[in-house]
Amino acid sequence: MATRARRTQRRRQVLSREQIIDTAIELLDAGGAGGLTVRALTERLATGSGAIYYHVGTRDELLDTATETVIAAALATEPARAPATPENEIRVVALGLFDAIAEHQWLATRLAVQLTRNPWGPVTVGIFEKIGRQVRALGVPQAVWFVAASTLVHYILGAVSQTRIDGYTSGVETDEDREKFLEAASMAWQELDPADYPFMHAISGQMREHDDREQFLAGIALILDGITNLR
Amino acid sequence: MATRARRTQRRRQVLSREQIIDTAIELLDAGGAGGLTVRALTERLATGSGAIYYHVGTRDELLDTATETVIAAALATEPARAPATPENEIRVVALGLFDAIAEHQWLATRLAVQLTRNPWGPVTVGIFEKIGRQVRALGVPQAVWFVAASTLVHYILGAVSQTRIDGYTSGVETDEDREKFLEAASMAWQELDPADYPFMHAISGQMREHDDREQFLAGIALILDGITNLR
DNA sequence: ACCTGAACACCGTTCAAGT
DNA sequence: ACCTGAACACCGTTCAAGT
Repeated sequence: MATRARRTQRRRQVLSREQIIDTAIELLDAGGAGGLTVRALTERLATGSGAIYYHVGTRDELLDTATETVIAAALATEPARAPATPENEIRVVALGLFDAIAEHQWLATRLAVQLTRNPWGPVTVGIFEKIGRQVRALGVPQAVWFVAASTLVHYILGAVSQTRIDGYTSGVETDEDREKFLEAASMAWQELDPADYPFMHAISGQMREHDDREQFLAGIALILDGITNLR
Repeated sequence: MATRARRTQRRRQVLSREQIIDTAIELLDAGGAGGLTVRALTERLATGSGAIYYHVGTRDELLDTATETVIAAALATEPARAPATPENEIRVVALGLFDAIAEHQWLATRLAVQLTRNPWGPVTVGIFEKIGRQVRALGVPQAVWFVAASTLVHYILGAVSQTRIDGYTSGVETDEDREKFLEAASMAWQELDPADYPFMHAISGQMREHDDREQFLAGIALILDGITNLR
């Protein structure tokens, strides 16, 4: 029963690393990357700026940590409804990331920043490992594991970074907003000079009736098909 | 011969929009995104900050413009060595972007930022149009043009963003640096607990003998294969 | 060990004023 | 029309000092 205050440790610690990270994510969700300032953090947590640096380091390091936290959570959730084929598992991972970005819009940009700066950091490694295992389960020869996995990962990260929900207003997205956005994009395409942009013009119609999620999965299916052809 | 100073226009204009953009790109190449400050620009151009805003607007807008300029140049160059099959044309576009990022390292991050904020801006449209035409030339049915093109574009942008050359020191990259980097990454993988990261562990060997460019093209080949299977 | 908060250096942007 | 540059508001980070 030595559980009583060991030594005369003053035990004033009232601020935790986790608490700071959670608050940071809240600020990011509410105001994007610009919403996370050291001052906003200290205000919300009723503390001084030094405390932040003591617990989590630089603002940039905090941003890294926040990203890793959210991604790890996204990779950890396992719905496991559909039969557990490798193809389905890959889809689950991909959609998990997709949804994480829909929920935390700042992730799209920050993910890109982070991958550029440190391509083989914990984020990529985590995603790569999850995808890679399923690639192996697909039964393709070991010699092509790397190409197969990296093509999938690159596609997923590329697609997911470019899937924006609502950039500026940084709030909840209504279906109306979304429709207006697609409408506007589709119209912008049609206004392009058909002589200069024949292709864009030709497919502008497919824009209005286009579902991001569905399109995203169609791309994965296409790549999976290419992979199994490697066998 | 009305070429003589028309009217008594004072003609003090000595600073051009183009000049500012070029200098901005120089600063970016030399010091990354952090190297482009309004103050550094005014110093190099021997002018006041107001002049910058007058010609190119906000720092953020200048960054957009610089990106568009570099990307447009990358898409414009046509080597045209190999026979002009659609597959080869797609490879040329992809490698053009790859090389542009190798030359202007800040592009990787900025591209991602820009695509997230405005997914259907001039940059994406330009790339999409170029890729799309070749997809059409591939002879796949119109119904799948969009999936085919967007899968390629997403892969290319994802892969190219994650291909880093040398992030921090922001200088020229020596082969030695590169080898050290790959060596370090490969070793980091092997140090991962094989129980937690069996896949990464299994392919860590392929890392050392891996050529970014080759790998990039292998991914494209894989996707092209998937696309032609749609026929 | 944990935290405070004033101080510092450095940002982007504006705008009255000049030519 | 084109440009100057002081002024402003707002950053991230440090660090001596407190408990």
